[in-house]
Amino acid sequence: VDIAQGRLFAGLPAEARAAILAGAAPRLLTARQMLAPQGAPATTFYVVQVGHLKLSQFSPDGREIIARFAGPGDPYGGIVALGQPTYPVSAMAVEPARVLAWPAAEVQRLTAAYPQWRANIVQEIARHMTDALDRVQELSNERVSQRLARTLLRLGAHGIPRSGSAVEIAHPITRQDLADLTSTTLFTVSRLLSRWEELGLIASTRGHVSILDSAGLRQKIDVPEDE
Amino acid sequence: VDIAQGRLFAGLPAEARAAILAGAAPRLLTARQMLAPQGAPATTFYVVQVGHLKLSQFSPDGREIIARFAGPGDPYGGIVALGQPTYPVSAMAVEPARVLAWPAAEVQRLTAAYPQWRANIVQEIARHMTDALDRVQELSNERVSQRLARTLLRLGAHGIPRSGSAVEIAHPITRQDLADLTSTTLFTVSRLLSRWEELGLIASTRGHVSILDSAGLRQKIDVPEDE
DNA sequence: CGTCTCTTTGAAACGCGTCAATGGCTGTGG
DNA sequence: CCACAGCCATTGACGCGTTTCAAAGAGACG
Repeated sequence: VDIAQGRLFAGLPAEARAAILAGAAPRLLTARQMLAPQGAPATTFYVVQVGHLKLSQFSPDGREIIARFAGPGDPYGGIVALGQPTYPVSAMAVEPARVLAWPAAEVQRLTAAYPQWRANIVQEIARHMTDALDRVQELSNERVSQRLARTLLRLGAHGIPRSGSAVEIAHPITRQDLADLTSTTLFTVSRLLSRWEELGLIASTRGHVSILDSAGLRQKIDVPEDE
Repeated sequence: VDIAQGRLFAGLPAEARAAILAGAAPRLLTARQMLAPQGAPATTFYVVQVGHLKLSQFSPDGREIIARFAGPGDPYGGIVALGQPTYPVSAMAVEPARVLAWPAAEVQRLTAAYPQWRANIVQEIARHMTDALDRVQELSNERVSQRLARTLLRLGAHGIPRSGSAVEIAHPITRQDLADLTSTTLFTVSRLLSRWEELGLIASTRGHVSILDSAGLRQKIDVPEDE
């Protein structure tokens, strides 16, 4: 669980990594604990050490949109480095987790002292921006089955290898979560997963999903759903 | 047409503005001319002086998604200040236009010399990121009529005042453009605009739209479409 | 003045959301 | 340790908003 190896610390000498880590305080989270709500003043920059966070937005009528999941090495609240006043998304632990926390003032000091660290954080934010644009594309042009297949493969890319070529998604995830990730309903997700399970593409238990045939899933992106 | 008054130059002393402007070269565009295609190496930072650019993405199958329109004072290609390698969206002039162009090296030099300028550019980019997230929300939760009303009001906010309380959208815009902005088809847009024109909410001629009753349009956001 | 682009309107099909009802798994408290 | 209460998942039927396809009209440009 060595955060200092992650892409946020790429290109930094060991002494810089040590100095930056020295500015952080660890914080423990229980499952379903809220780390920071969307719209709250952005006072702290976080990096996940253990466990997973769910980063999501809530619409006025209570519907949830999951932006992404953050696992070990992933940052949350990078916008404090850009001087944004509030968090654009909420962060909640989906399982017991441990995060490192840097106060905004500390981030100011450290980014000034280590420009490469600032560049890495900004880089990460830029990636999330292009991700958001890509998502608008997908929402506009693709069917639910295509988006769901894409989402599963994306989650599987950071998953845990199982027997054979199977990969299990690294954190607990419900049908509702998958629906909130792909902008659909849990019913449609359930129907698709049932069908794909019959085809041997995936396997699932309550709160967990494994990908058995990633090549077959990839086809579902190109060829919507015919049968 | 004084760019130096825009929000990109907020908080900068006059001499800094002059120094920054001195680093730019003007460039003229004809209607429908492509300034930079999505995916091309990000070598230049632009600010619109006259006219309007259409910033859009194209999906593999040729469908277009318009991210936004950029008018006088609006930047394009701010990601060069973040060190991103390529443009995430294409920029094309929708009418004859004039832009200022800074080469990447010049941007490096000027942002180092004037940190406030860098902060303004980053600020702008952060806004576009939250915009993209908001758009995902809208695409997921709202009907076409709501999104279209929202889009028209957004465009009208930068429009040209006409007789009475009418506001004309500042640049040429087709039904297809509105469809690409709201992620729908030109047919659905045409139907909605026809109905709203009967209700006296808008007026339109080929390639142009005016908002006559912005309060009435705003209602269409909250109350989808009943009649 | 012809051609091309933009627009309108209708009719039909379809994907997916909504609603309803049921069943299974999990963790907690008696 | 068992049982109950919640949460999560499944499946079917139905309806509705939009897309799709087709065909024709109208304005703009060279």
